[in-house]
Amino acid sequence: MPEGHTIHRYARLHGKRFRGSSLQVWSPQGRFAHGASILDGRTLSDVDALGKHLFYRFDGVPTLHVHLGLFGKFRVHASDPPPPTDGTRLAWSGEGGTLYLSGPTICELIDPDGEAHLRRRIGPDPLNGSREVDKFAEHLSRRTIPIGGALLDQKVVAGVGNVYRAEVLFLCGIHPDTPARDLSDAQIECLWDTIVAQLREGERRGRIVTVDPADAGAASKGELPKEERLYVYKRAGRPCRRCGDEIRRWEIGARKIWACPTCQPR
DNA sequence: TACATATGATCAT
DNA sequence: TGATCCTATGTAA
Repeated sequence: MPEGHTIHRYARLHGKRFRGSSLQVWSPQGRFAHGASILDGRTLSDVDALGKHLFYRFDGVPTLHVHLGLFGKFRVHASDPPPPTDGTRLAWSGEGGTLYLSGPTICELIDPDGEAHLRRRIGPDPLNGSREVDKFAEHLSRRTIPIGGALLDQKVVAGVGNVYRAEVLFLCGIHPDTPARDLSDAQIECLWDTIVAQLREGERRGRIVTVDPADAGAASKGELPKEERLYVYKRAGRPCRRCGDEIRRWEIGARKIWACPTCQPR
């Protein structure tokens, strides 16, 4: 269940593992049988990510476009792969090992037009290396919806999901119900820079950890225990790690949101 | 065995 | 705003 940091990490790791070798491709589940037959025997030339979308490029055939959605999962086996489960939409094996994909929202071949169209409706990607705070600010200025809702809109910023939206609003001290266009320049800048820093860190570690060690409960030197990695996400009723007030939970855009009423005043 | 839940997104109304 | 589609996992019954 991935946000943008996971997707970019997959692009990096899958590229490293499979780029340059020809792949045997099939669809155990059968739902991607046709696409698999087109990719079968081809050589993976590159993998890249945009927000939560992945693009696997092969020589001489259309690009494989994958979006994991809420349920999608990759499993990679360097050697001795177990047999794929019935739900495995796409499987491939090559020199680097075997990859299984199950439960994606999107697994399709996409032509250049389709990809261009897709890219046009995806907003600035905090992991693409350039500082696009201006684009981010421009999108926000045109929205009356709460910032908590705007951060999940992939046209506003690509790659933020429900965990990061709650956490970055906490880190910037912004109430999630604040109308997007009412944010100050300083708040917008804080959000963008925090999103970039957090997604980068998440990509590096392979997990979401937003808590500063100084705010962590146990004086743990290494990895924080699971319960101590986040400030607000799924912590309703528990004390804020900064001020001790009770974390609140409600809904914005049919998704749950959490916030500290003291650290994130209206 | 059943149910609830999950880091997503689209479409109809 | 609500219904719907994807699948796996943990907990309750």
